[in-house]
Amino acid sequence: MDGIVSWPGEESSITSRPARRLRTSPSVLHADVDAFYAAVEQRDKPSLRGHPVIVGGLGPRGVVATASYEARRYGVRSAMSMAEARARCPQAAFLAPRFAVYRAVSAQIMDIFAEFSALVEPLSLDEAYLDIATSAHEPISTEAAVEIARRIKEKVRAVTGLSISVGAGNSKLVAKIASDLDKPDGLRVVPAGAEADFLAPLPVTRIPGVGPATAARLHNVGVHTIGELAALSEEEAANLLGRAHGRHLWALAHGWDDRAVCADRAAKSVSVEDTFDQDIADPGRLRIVVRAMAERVVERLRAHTLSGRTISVKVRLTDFTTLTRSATLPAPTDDVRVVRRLAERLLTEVDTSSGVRLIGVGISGLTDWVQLNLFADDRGGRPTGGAGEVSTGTPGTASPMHTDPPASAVPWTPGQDVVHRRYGPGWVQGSGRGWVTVRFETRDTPVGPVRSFRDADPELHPAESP
DNA sequence: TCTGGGGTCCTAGGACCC
DNA sequence: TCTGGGGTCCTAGGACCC
Repeated sequence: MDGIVSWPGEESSITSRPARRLRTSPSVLHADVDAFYAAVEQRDKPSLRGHPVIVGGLGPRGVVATASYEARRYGVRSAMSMAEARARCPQAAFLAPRFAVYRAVSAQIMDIFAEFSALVEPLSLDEAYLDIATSAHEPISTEAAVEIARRIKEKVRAVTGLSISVGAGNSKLVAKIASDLDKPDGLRVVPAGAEADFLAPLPVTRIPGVGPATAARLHNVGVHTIGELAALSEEEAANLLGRAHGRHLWALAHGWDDRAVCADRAAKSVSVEDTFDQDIADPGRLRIVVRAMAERVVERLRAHTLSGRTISVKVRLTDFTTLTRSATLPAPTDDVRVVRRLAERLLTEVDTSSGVRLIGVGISGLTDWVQLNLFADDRGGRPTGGAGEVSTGTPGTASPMHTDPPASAVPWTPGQDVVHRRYGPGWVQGSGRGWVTVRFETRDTPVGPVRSFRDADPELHPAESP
């Protein structure tokens, strides 16, 4: 494993922070594709190579997603309105994003990253952290990190035709900043021990998490560089920027960053939103839109076999003020009807008479299973309300999702503990003639929904520890 | 030249419970 | 009759990232 030392400044810290460990070698890599969407378009259409390319929304309210480096020379930037981009660089090719293609290329790139590290944390379609300490038994030398970075760049170029920038350091922060620093086609490894000197002269805005608001507060007190932020006391940083944020940024400014590279981070929310070409004030139309968006978000939720407890509606008014209304159900749901009805109700709680430019519907409080009819009565029969309101009970009325013919019979024993990917833990109430009836809830809980399945349903299996 | 869509994390106040 | 404090959950909003 990587060599490790304890958190510097631990003793002088105002608060009693838990002992932390910092790496002593540049074993964290950050890699991202240069101008990803635009580069894919130039790759696929040779006539675009060497010319400014701008990918983004082409509607009246579109913004730039990615500008090629040729377009950046004209001052075109991500998140800029398309109108401004057109004004700055009228000769550019303006293209709508092709997300299906980008996703496919992204999968190729992530596969390549996986060849170099067992621990890859994707941050977006074109960006990831790699932990290269996991397979090494000794600290990674600067030369070894450079060599790995060089091979990754080579392989990505050979397979996808795209150029990436890679940074390496002893932490996520250093790796990320290093990869940014000599883009495009960059390769920058910060040697062990050189982190503080590397960070100190850079502008604070290089730290991910320092945006316009934070930068303005820091500039107000004369802090412009990372070194100057580090020179504040922890208390000053906390007072200026908020307790958690201030302390976090202050620690980062010292290079004290022990965040682990973490694959498989579970999603916390799912949402969809739409900006209209023209504002809508008609309540009837808004109601139809919010219902359609509820359907879209539930589709996405179900595609990931998730369900959620909190439904949110987001409304952006003509003057750009943004309001949210949310409500939390007693139990997670993935039922369109429930989400649609709630979203509609939440929409009525905001005054939309002045006109709306954007509506969104989101679901959070996610679980990977759904609890049906929380208020089902003791017979496991008719639900009396709540999140699910799904008919349950007798064989033959099982969910349409589970109508596949049984491939093989499984000897279910009444009383057996089982789990279901969607419905969670339960136990077998009875079985026979190709069907098994399950009550979802542990046995100590008196009330729980009952469902029946074909007994070969692959989503239903014995609990891991009976 | 008016400002996308998908997320994450934090804060602050109030409700509620012990 | 009046009083307290801590923990947790919920809601709304804001900053930030790609």
